[in-house]
Amino acid sequence: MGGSEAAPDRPGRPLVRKFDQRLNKLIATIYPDERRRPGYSRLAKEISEKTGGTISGTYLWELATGKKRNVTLEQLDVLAEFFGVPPEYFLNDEAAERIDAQLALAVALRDAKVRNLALRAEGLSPASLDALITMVDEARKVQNLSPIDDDDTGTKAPPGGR
Amino acid sequence: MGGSEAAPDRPGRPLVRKFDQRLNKLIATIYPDERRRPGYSRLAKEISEKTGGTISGTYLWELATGKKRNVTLEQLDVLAEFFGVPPEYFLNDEAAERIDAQLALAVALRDAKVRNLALRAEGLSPASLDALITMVDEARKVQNLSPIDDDDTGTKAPPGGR
DNA sequence: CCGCAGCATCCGCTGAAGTGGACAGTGAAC
DNA sequence: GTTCACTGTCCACTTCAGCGGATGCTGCGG
Repeated sequence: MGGSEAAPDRPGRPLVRKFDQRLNKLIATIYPDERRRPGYSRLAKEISEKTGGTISGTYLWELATGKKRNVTLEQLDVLAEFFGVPPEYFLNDEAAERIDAQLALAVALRDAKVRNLALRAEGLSPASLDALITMVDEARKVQNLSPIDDDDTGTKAPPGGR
Repeated sequence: MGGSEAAPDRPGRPLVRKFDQRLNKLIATIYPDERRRPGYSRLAKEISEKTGGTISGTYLWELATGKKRNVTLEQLDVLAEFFGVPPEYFLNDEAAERIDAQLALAVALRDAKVRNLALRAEGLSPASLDALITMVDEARKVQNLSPIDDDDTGTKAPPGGR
């Protein structure tokens, strides 16, 4: 694979220049596990279901790969709402970095709480654990996370702080 | 003729809802004198010349009157650059209010004599400044200028303002 | 082995973003 | 009065944001 990407011609205003990077970063932040990351079509469907707006898998791909960049405000709003960031994330560099930090922190906190939850769950009766598992699954649905099939394979989340 | 069009037609995402108001406010801020304000065509030409981007007078009118609202990022950038505001101005309410205050000050300071006055006023005692403010208000009355409600920085401006 | 399911990628189309030019109205200079 | 420069408003047109659907590929269960 001759890795050298063709010099990406980056015409247009500076605002639009980094759109693909931002979008990919958001996707990677929400789905840290690359194997379980849904494809663009599925992702588009989840976005539509959660936000009530419409977006197509094809268009998501075009945005993520940089083939299209000049989004309209309506789509920007849909994307921002789904990923849980203010729309300025896509516009301003400083805002993007700051929000990135918040996102990373939120993910880290989530992990810590998950560990905490696991510690506290130890010793509960199987019936109680089953009830909790059901509740967690419902919560995952609400937060548009991929459902966990059976038992966790033990793949730990990479602590690589990036 | 009797058809009173109050323009209650406001569909779409919340992001896009107030675009016309924001744009009109910006124009009114940059050109405070209504009589000397250039038309949309001329304004469009100035925008194109200053920012290097392209925008048409017709489109400006459509945006200002609310006939079109779903702008693309490229146009958003052009408008923001011309009016001297960050693009978030069109997206976020708080940012808009905050920037409005700065903008009014900047426009006031565009007048060299006003700037001079402000420089000289620095360091005066609050009592002296109050006296000067009263005098300026009286002068405004004499010259039939719209009165300034109150000038406090930091707190948000009263909503529903026009 | 074969289907099936999901993936990235592309192609062609619809509709809306965005433009150019025409029209009528207004106030100032003549 | 007429003319001019300018305006707001509209409409026909071009361009591209955005979408549906077809393609070939890979992995998985039968």
